[in-house]
Amino acid sequence: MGVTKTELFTDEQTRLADLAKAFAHPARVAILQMLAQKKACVCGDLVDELPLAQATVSQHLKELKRIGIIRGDIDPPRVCYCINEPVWNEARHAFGDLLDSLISTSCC
Amino acid sequence: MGVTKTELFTDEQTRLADLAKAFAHPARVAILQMLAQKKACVCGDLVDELPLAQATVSQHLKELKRIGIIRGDIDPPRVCYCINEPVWNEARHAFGDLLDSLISTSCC
DNA sequence: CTTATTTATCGTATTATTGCGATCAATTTT
DNA sequence: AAAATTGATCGCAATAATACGATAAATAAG
Repeated sequence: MGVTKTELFTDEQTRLADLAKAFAHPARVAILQMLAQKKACVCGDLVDELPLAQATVSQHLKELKRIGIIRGDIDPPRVCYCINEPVWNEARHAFGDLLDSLISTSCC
Repeated sequence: MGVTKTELFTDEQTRLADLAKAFAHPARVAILQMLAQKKACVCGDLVDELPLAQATVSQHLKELKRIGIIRGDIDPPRVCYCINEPVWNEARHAFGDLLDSLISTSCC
């Protein structure tokens, strides 16, 4: 399908799934790693570091912006990308809360 | 495309992306939440709790098993699912390391 | 042995994602 | 003004993911 029935889940579940998508592709992981460590900021630098075409990198950046985890500040003709800290922290807490919630269990 | 060029990224980046996929769908988030919060394993209860067909739930479980984050212990004719703690902790550390690595930055 | 129960898998349809060349838009440089 | 630079967007192609009905497989129950 591809028809994700988001309306059938809680907002929290849907949001966490969306945040996870930011990390669900190696190229986006690489971008987020670079931005978190301030190795790059300008779009062109990201393109140089990644083994992907400029159009493809731009699409990944667009997706990360949609999720909100990065910002893009225009500094013509460049665009400077950086981590959007509030959303970064939202992800940190959302993943942390779930991953720390495991009730240790030797199952079955 | 859909052709993810995994060979062009580091193993670490590819693995984190794969772990993120476990959380990148609301249904899988719901499954993981249920398993993490139960001391006992859950079997067919998952299908009852989710607004999805049995075949669809089974596919999500298969994907989670592929990633390794859950185990399925056969107890015929049932299968008892639970969190696979080593991989769960791998995810906890992988996300934690990255999300805690942010060099606070008002960029640009 | 037959039937019921439970889960996996197959086949299929549909939508989403990924990728890139080409082009556009905005701005800077010459 | 013309050319160069930078990044976004369009259009297309191909693969991946999502969903479900139908069916298979395995075992328990009768």
